[in-house]
Amino acid sequence: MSDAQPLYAKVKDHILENIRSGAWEAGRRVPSENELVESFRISRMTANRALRELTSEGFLSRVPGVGTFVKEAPALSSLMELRNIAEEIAQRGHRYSSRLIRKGVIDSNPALAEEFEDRGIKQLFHIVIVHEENGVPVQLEDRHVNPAVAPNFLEHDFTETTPTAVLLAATPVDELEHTVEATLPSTEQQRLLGIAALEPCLALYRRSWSRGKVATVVTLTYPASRYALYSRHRTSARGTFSQ
Amino acid sequence: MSDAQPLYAKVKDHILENIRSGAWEAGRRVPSENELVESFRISRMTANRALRELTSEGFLSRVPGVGTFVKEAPALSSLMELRNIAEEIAQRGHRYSSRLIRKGVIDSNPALAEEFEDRGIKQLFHIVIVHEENGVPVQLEDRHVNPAVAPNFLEHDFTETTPTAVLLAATPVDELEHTVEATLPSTEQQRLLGIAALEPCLALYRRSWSRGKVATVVTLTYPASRYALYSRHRTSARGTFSQ
DNA sequence: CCGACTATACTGTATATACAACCTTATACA
DNA sequence: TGTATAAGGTTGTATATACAGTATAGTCGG
Repeated sequence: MSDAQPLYAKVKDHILENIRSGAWEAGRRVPSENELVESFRISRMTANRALRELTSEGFLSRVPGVGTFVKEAPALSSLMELRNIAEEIAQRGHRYSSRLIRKGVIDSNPALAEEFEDRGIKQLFHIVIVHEENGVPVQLEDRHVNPAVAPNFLEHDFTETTPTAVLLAATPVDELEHTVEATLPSTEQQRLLGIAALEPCLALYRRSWSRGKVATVVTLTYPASRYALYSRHRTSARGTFSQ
Repeated sequence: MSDAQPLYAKVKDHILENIRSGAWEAGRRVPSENELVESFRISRMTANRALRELTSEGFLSRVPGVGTFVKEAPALSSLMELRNIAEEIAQRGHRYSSRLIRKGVIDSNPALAEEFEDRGIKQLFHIVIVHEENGVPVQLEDRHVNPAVAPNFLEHDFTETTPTAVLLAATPVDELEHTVEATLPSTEQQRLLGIAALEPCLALYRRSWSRGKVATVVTLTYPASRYALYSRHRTSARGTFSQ
């Protein structure tokens, strides 16, 4: 199944799997390039590429003459957490409900292929859901999913579990990209969210990566009157602040 | 001076220099690996490494069989970092300027005392600044500062250094709170930002703590047509997502 | 016992070479 | 005219090899 994968990627996956599972804790020494050469039967340059990329991605740190080590987990900012809106609402003691507007398979196009960083992608899963808090629409979810990452995605009916929960259960998340914009709603968005034309909305655009591939691209639209995005977190002493 | 630099780094610098200076605009084709081999007298693997790293860093995009191209640089502001907008604009190769609208000491009131978590606070510093990119207003900054944390704050004129830079230099940041909302601008905001009444804006509200005290409270207002907030980061490999 | 030297292991960089996959363009052919 | 084919350029991957720089452990000599 994973035969199409290049060798250096297999080595990266192997190491990441050990880090993710907790088998290799932070600070632990990982196999040297020459050890990987032996165990994977690859050339040193290939092992070097795997370790070098994992280092630039922040998972490992290397010391010439000594070895390669698992790095400490970086602090995560919380506005950027992947939160499940159903639990968020339940946490406030309110009633969660949802309306499934669209659910199916669509053909790709160049713009979508670009978003998914996969020019060869043919089809995508597409769902549109309105999330409601005490019966009032609070979030419009428009999501595309990469079938290669979550092939069983469409088998769920999303009345009980949210797409976020389904995806989190199915795949690890390696990387997140968020863009927040202010927009005025389209007529369809007005209708689905039950808001006036002049009510500004927050559009939260999110891409998430899993094992190097874009797993899902989602746009979450919030009516400004009913939602704001919030985060609070302690800053790690080591400067995460760029000047 | 640049003798200690490895070859692939020199190639990267050369390309970045051309992108930063604007000589190579977005979409323009950059030299192929073989062209770099000739012009720099290096091996193809070295050229490949330079281009590959710049691609993974987001500066280039590559298409097999076609070529390598300069990627679009979106006008995005980082969401969760404390970034200095002046440097952010400079990084895009644009000209930063600012207009100081208000600067002075104001008396506290119950609402402000609440925000600063200090019922006894008497006076606050208050500044309003319009930040401009190539002469166009892109951010309205309305900031209150706790005099107990930064007593010399008002001594700066903020034409050269931004308030963010002044505060970062003066005090450590222990904790951050962010709220993002979509709003329609007030008439004064319309005037200061030079936008229409119907243009939605992003309002980023931020409080920051230093040594247990609220140091500053700031509302940054961005016209939607000119800015989006952006963040991208790797998640800790050890699965710390809240459901 | 201490210091200098050596051997060894590890990462960092650079090259030459090879083959595969992909895209575009030109050419030949029906 | 339209289609198939070939050629050439481009990126993507993989290997074998080489040398430099760094850290550590051990050995030898004083």
